Amino acid sequence: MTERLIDPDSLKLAQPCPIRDVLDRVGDQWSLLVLGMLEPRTKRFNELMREIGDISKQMLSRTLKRLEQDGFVARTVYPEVPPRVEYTLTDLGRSFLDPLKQLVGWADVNHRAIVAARRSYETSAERA
Amino acid sequence: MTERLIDPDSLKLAQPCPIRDVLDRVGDQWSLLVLGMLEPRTKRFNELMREIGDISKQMLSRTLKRLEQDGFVARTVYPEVPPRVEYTLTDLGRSFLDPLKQLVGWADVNHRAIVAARRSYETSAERA
DNA sequence: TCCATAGGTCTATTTAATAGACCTGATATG
DNA sequence: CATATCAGGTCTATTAAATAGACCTATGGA
Repeated sequence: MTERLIDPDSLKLAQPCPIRDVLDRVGDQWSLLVLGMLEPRTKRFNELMREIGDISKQMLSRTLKRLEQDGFVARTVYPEVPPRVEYTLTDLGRSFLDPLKQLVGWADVNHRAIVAARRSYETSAERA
Repeated sequence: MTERLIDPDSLKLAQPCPIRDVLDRVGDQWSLLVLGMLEPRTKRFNELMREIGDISKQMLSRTLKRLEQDGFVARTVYPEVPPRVEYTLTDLGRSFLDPLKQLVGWADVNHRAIVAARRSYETSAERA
């Protein structure tokens, strides 16, 4: 345990790979899903909750906040009671749909192959 | 809390959206990164560890195992001592690189805009 | 009077990720 | 001969994150 003047990790964190930075954000449990949900039109908080079905309030709230921070989504509050809040894709968010669609298209085409691979792995694992 | 014959959630879990199924797998902290690392050539475990730098052994092990299960990656063990294990992209894994590259390209182009959005959000948050 | 509403936040519990010790067994070193 | 080293992991203990669900707000309606 020797002391050192500069911790190498601090450098890494100070200048992270831009691609990792972006992928870490959108590549979480829910972001891609929410962005997909917002494609057809502006939606409200509870509407997203219902459509996704198995996300917790807190996670939806956090996910939307991050997407807003990163400029993917715009949040509009109407000062009514009960409150009304609408979420819309920004131009940046909309431009992201293009690569996202490629990904979804790939997933759609290759899902069967993946399921097959899982089964094959399971059966071949009966070597234990 | 009434009893019911069928839990609706069980149906949801039994027949998940194929796209969510796939995206949940690749859309975790490390999978995309590992797939990217394997693009140029076959690599060994510790080689991946070193290149990624901030992944734990256990997570790399788990990530590789899932990628193998899902058919993205092939694992070859050479029965030597000390052991040698190589990881290679399968055809399926390689085909996934195409949409992944789109995503990486987008991230590369739009990273600046995202960083700018974060800063703008921070300053505008001085309304508290 | 008191309940319902939309969009959250707060807290307690469950789950996942990290760090790091430990294991293997053939070869190299002292 | 005893010991240290190598790669590729697994196991355990600690720390961080996700979930579930109570709670809050202020207004309009029963």
